[in-house]
Amino acid sequence: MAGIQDAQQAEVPAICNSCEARRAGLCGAFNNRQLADLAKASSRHEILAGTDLPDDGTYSNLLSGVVKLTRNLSDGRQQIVGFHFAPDFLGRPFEAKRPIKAEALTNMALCSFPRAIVDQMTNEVPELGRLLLRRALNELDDARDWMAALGRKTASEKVASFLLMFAGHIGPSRHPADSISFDLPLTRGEIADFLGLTIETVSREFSRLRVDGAIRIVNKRHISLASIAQLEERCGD
Amino acid sequence: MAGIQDAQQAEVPAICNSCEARRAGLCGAFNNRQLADLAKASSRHEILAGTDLPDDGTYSNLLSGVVKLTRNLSDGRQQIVGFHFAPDFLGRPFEAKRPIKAEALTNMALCSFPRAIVDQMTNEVPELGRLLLRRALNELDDARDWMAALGRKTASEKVASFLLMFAGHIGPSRHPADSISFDLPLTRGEIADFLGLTIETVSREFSRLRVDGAIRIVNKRHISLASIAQLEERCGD
DNA sequence: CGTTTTCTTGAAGGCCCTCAAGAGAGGTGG
DNA sequence: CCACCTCTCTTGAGGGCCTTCAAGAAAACG
Repeated sequence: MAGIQDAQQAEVPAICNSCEARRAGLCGAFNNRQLADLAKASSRHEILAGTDLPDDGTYSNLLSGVVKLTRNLSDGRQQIVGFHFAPDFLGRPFEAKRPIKAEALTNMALCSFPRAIVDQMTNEVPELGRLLLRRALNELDDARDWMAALGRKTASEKVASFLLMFAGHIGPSRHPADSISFDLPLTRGEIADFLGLTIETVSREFSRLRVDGAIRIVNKRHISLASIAQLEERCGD
Repeated sequence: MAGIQDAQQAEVPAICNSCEARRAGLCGAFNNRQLADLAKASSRHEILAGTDLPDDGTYSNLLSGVVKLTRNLSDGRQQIVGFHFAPDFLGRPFEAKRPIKAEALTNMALCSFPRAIVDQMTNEVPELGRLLLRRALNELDDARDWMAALGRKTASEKVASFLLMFAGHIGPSRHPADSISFDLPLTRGEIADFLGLTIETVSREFSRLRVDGAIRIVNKRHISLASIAQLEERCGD
C-alpha cells in the first residue's frame, strides 16, 4: 500500500513534465516512480542533420526531428525503408537480421536511456512490452503499405501518396480539407530512393502536380499542398 | 517452492510433446504448467488450401503449411506483403491500421487459442512478450528487405531472390551448396503479385533461369534449384 | 562572385507491360 | 481411354512508362 502511494505520489521529473513522449511515446507506460528512476539514467542530446545514428545499444525518444532508415544493395543501389518522426522512439531490441542505417534528416532532440535499464523494465512493466509491440506492428503496417506502393503504384501515385503521408507526420494539423504547408527535409534523390524512382522522375512528377494546381513549390524544400482532395484522388488507394 | 516444483513437474501435454511450436514457435515461452493450462484451451484445426483466414481474434500456431498476406488497392491491383511458414504463429495483437487479407496457400494444420488467454499470459510471462516482439521485428526486417527488392531490383533479381527466400523456408535443409527441390504453392500470378511484376514477366524470367541452368522446372509447380550459387549471384545483394 | 550542389527539363532508349495466341496440365463425363 | 473443357503457363510482337544521358537553370555556400 505504501509502495503504491510512493509510486503515485512521486513527482514527475521536471524534465519530463511537458514531454511529448509521456503522452504518445515510450514513457506513457510508466508511473511517476518509474519515470523518476528512468529520468536519473536518461540524458538529452542534440543531433545535427546529416549525422548517422550509431547502433550503440541505447534507446531514445525522438523529441523532435526526422530520421530516415536506409538499406543498401551491394552495388550501391539504395532504398529508404522507413522514417521516424517525433515522438517515436529509436533503438531496436534484439539484433536485426540485416544492417539498416539510420540518419538524421533534420536537427533532432533525443532523450536516451541505457538499453539494460529498459530491457529490465519490460519484466516489471507489461505495459512497456505492449507498447514496444504495438510500435513494431505499426511500423510493420507502414512497411507493408509501402510495399504495395512500390510494387503496384505508378510514379504519379507514389509521389502523391508520399506527400500526403509526410504531411500527416510533419505538417501542423490543419483542418483536413485546408491546405497544408511544410518543409520537406529530403532531397529529390532521397524521395526517389524511398519511392523506387529516379531523381528525374520525381522532379517531373512534382512539376506536373504544380502545373495541375495540386501543390505549390514555394521553395525546392518547402511544399504547400494546395488541393489535398486532388492529391488523394491521385494516390491510388 | 512447491509451486515451482509443480510447474517443473507438470507433464507436457501429450499433444504438445513433439510439437515444433515448442522449439521455435509461441510455446517456447511457457513452462510445463503453463503449457498444460494453455493446452486445455487450445484446439487443432485443418484448413484447406485456398481458404481465407478470418480475423476472428484467435492466435494460432501454424504447424504446417503456408499463408499469404495480401493488400489491395481500390481498383483491384494486388500486392502480396508477406508469407507465414510453420512454425510461425498467426493472429495479430491490437488492431491493424489497414485491412490485410490472409489466405491459406496449402492445406494447413493450426493449433489455436482464444486471444484473451494469451493476452493475459503476456502479463505473467515476460518471455512471451519478448517472443511476440521478436517475431514482429523479424517480420519488419523481412518487409523492409522486400521494400528494397520492390524498389530497386530488376525483374531478374526479384525472381532469383524470391526463389532463394522460398527455398529457405520450404525446402528440406540440404547441404547449402547442394541442389534444393520443392513445391511452389504459388501460381505465376501470385509470384507476380509478390514481386510487383506481371505474370508474363515472371514466366519469362523462369524460362531464362531454366535455359541458363540455374533451375529445373520439373513441373509448373515443382522447382529444383540446380545452381544455388548462380541464383545468389543474380540476386543483387 | 565563383564554385558546387541540387533541381529542372528535354530527347532517346530500354525494361517491363500489354495484347494476343498457342501449348500444356488437370479434370469431367461419355 | 479419349474428347472436351478450363485454367495456367509460355512465348512472341509491339507499345508505354520510366530510366538514362545530357545540358542548362536555380540555389546554396564560402
